[in-house]
Amino acid sequence: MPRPGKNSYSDQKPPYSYISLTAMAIQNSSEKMLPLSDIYKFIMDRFPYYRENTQRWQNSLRHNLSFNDCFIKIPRRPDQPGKGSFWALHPECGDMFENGSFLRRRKRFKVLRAEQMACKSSPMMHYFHHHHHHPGSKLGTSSGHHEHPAGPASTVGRIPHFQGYGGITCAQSGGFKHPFAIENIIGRDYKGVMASGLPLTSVMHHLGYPVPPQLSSVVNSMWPHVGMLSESMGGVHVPASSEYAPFSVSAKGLYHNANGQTLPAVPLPIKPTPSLGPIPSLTGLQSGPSQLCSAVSLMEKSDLLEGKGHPLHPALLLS
DNA sequence: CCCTGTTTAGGGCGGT
DNA sequence: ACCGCCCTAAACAGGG
Repeated sequence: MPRPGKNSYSDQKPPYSYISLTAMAIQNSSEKMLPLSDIYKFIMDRFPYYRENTQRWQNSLRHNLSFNDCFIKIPRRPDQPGKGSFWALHPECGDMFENGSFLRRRKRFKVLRAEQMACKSSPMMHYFHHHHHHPGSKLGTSSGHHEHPAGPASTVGRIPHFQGYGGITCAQSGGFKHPFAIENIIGRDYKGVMASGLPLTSVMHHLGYPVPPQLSSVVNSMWPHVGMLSESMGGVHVPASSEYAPFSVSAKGLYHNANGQTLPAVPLPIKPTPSLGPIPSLTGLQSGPSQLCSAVSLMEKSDLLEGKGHPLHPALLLS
């Protein structure tokens, strides 16, 4: 409980996890992607709590960016000076917070190096795949990487390399909704809003493609602290110390642009997508239907690598 | 050197 | 109790 006299809520730890905060920042940006420093800035601007102990929370935040598959790294274009890459939300990281809690997700978003799937039919796909080419072979051989804690062996599973950025399965399976998609925000009512109810809308939305402003307003009502513009956009900004008081805001500023002018950086996400070693029960199914792919994508590399959980838990198979 | 990223490790906590 | 998610610490590599 905040002490009456002093900085009541302002200095309190916001009820959001780093994943939420980061997603908020990204979601709020015009391009739907931000360099690390801007993510920091966004958070510090709006949550006084995070103006302290920066070393600590920023380390945690970076950890989250790397560790969670729901965040993807997008390299800068040569003509875009600056350090580091841009961070964006994975198009398919659906319902992370469908339980309404932004402190704890119901389930993690996991990407498996399944990438292929004939899903490239989606217009969105070439945002990610320049040359979708990927030999159907995929992980067949997989780069070893057993989960044996064999000391130095850790280098085995390396495989940086992009090209693959595994995991973008198409949304056609029908179930996907990204964390801050209107579907998740307005709950069941979204069906009435989404004409076709297709997830593509969400994808476009967070990739910065033009999206009906109404949708944006929903986002705003959901994230009162977010304010309408990130500082990087140089817009009016919400009083940094805004408590958790909701405020109305026209969604106008959010997606105002997105057309030609400022192209997103090279559409070439590069999540190393670990060659999740040979997942025995899985390898045989590789060529399976996208649904399987989708389901599988729910696994998180950490879980797999650490041997937590079961790759093919029944619950994951039914889409 | 500092910033950015990746990775490992361990503790806390809530849900089942 | 166990599992899954979150937080923090810390080592370390690479780049500007």
